Amino acid sequence: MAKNITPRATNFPQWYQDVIAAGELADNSPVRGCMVIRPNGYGLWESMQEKLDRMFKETGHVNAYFPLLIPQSFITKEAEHVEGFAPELAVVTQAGGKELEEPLVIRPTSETIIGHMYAKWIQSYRDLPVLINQWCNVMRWEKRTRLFLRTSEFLWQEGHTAHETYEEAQEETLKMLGIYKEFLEDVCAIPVIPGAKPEHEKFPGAVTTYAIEAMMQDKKALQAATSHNLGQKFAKAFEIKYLGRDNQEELAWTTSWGCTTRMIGGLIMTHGDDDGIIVPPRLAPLQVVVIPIYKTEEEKLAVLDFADQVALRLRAKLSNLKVKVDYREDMRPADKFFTWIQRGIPLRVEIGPKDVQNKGGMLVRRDNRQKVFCALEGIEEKAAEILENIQADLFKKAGDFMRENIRPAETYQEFKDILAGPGGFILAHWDGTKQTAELIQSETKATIRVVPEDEKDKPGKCVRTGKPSSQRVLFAVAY
RNA sequence: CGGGGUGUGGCGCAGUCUGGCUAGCGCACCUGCUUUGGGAGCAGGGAGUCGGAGGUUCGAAUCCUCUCACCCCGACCA
Repeated sequence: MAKNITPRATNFPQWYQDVIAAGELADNSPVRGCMVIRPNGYGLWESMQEKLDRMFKETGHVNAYFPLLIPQSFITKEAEHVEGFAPELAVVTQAGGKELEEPLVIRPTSETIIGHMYAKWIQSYRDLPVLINQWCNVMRWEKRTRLFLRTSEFLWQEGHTAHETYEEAQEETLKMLGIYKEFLEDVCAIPVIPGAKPEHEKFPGAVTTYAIEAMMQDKKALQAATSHNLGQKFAKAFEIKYLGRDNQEELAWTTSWGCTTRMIGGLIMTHGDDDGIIVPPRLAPLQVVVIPIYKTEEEKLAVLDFADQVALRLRAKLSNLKVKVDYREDMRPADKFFTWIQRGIPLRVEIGPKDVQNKGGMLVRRDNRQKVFCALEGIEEKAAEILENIQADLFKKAGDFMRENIRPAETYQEFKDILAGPGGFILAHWDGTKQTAELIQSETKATIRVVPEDEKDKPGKCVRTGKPSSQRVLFAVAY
């Protein structure tokens, strides 16, 4: 057992922090609420970026960059937007030793400045759609922060698109939600539930907000990504107008969508075990680590030579960077095992004198510790197969866990019993009012996460008020 | 912002109530030897002025005042 990680059952939040420290994923910075993302953590982010970026580009999006600082007046142009973000803005009031004429806001998100630029760039329906994404940092001065899950500054991508019609914008909004779902499930092996957010949980300035929700091992919900149909609200505020096919001036329809470094927190809390993080193979920057084991100088020569042969084969199959041989001489094998375990590397190959003799290596899975001996010949195929199995098993395990912990509640007593007992997600009817949602939240801490697509047209009676309800919604205690 | 808590080598803590001698302990770190297939052992060594400022006192980690920071629980949020 890990000696530097509190078991999940003992204290889940402490476990989470310990896993981050043990895996050297991130550290607190001297600046309140900000984190330093260490190479092991940043590697995960780079990998997420790489996969997502590809998916964005394959769907026609391009990258650009907009500035960090936004004129304060921009934020105030859209009424809901300013109301939503004002409390958490960091503002620059001085620069170059002088008080600024107009304070500059450090972007909490970039709808406003991008809207401003789009207004300039878009003149005609021929300029549409505009499909731009940017990878950047944003700042929201949160009261309470937790590494990866909620930090004052975080990294993310924000896509901003402008379209000719509502339908196109809506299609884009749902397409991107689908891409997030695909990414989370296929790459991160994190099962998610997509759906629309209720009115009162929308992004400030959105017509409709969609999100995907994941279940952590403590059965709390984590919003993993969001996609907003902004209607014409920002177009109106920033005068993004175009001359239509009918020679009439019209407002564009815009969307925005984003996901953040929070996903790393989700990854930890979905797959991690008491020994630390487990990185799904498709996401892992490093998939296989080869550990040579020897005592004598003679053994060392033979073992290292053989380990290199193994690595050569693995690299040919998995690519150079996905395989590492741990040559360090000042560390004993057991110590190496643990450090790689705590970094969540999916597969370990142990090469000792016995293995050299038997012309093979011992493959050890990170997720379930299964060990299997494999001959040098074909070891790369076997490794690739195991990696895919790990990927599938992680997803299945997380999916089973989530499904087992989604329960319907007909009565409020049932609702409360579930939260007090097993916990998890609850499907229940809701009368659609903010008042009722807030009542339920204050009484149980549970919030409406999303309205799942296949639950939105199910009439019934509100679990709290008994009033008519047109939909079942997903409730959970959330991060 | 409300409630609670904590600040002592890199990390975790003891010492504070009841002021006193060179401020201890575990882990980590460095050196050497032995070890090496699931977190090693022995020996030696380096490193702190006790969050900060002020005060009381012959004498302060310890008492008093102010202040800062961090953590946990709420409210706010990706």
